[in-house]
Amino acid sequence: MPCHDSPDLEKLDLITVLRALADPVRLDIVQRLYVLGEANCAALIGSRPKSSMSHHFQVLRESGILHTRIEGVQHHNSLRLQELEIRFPGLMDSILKNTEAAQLRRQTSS
Amino acid sequence: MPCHDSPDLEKLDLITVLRALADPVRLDIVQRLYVLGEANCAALIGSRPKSSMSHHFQVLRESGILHTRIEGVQHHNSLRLQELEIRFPGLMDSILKNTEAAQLRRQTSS
DNA sequence: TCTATAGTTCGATAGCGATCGAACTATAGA
DNA sequence: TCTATAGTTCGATCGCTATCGAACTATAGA
Repeated sequence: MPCHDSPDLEKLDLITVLRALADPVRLDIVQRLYVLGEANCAALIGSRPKSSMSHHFQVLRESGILHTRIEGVQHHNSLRLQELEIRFPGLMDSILKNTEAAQLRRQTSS
Repeated sequence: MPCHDSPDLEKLDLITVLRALADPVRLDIVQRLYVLGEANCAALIGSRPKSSMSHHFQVLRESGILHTRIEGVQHHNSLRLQELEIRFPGLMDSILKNTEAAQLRRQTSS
């Protein structure tokens, strides 16, 4: 059963999580996932090569930020929001709220 | 007037802030500053060379996380908590709470 | 069985950033 | 004016990581 398993809750490390989030591509993935709920890689790839995206998904997965559910050929990714909330209360909230705000700001400005 | 000026509130960038926090040395500095309120560099340098610490303070300063008030020879550093709270509501809270929790965990375990 | 699709793995490259010693700057105090 | 102190700047090194093409794996469907 090839199901990329995410690390346990207690093993999640703040530095690792912050480092995973501190990348524009990954923060974008996280924000889109928040909006979409669940999505396969293809839906999240813009114009970037698959190998790059696969790398970013791996970083997000190993840091514990997202979970990948494999169904046939497709990999369905979703944020581990409930677990992250337990381990790092308020963290994802503050970051997702900000990316929302940033998006709104982008849409309305100029 | 040699007063390292911190960037304006609106200029603070989430990625930049996250990247600044995603380093063990800097996260430690931030956590200590939170406890101490204000401190000069010397008080925050462990056994590391001054030049390394100066680099980390610069990163924290330029990302907008801390402010440096110069008084004679000493540089007094403090977190820009109120401003960060306005710009990224809840972010520092969640991170500082976690580092506190981590500290407690470290102190009480084994 | 053949093909298309979804995603991973591999290997190479390139750039950024952490680290540190050494030289430098600037202020306080003797 | 001389010295000690506090911190910055410079330059080099080194490791990590983002990026990408190419090859690979595995599943679904014809």
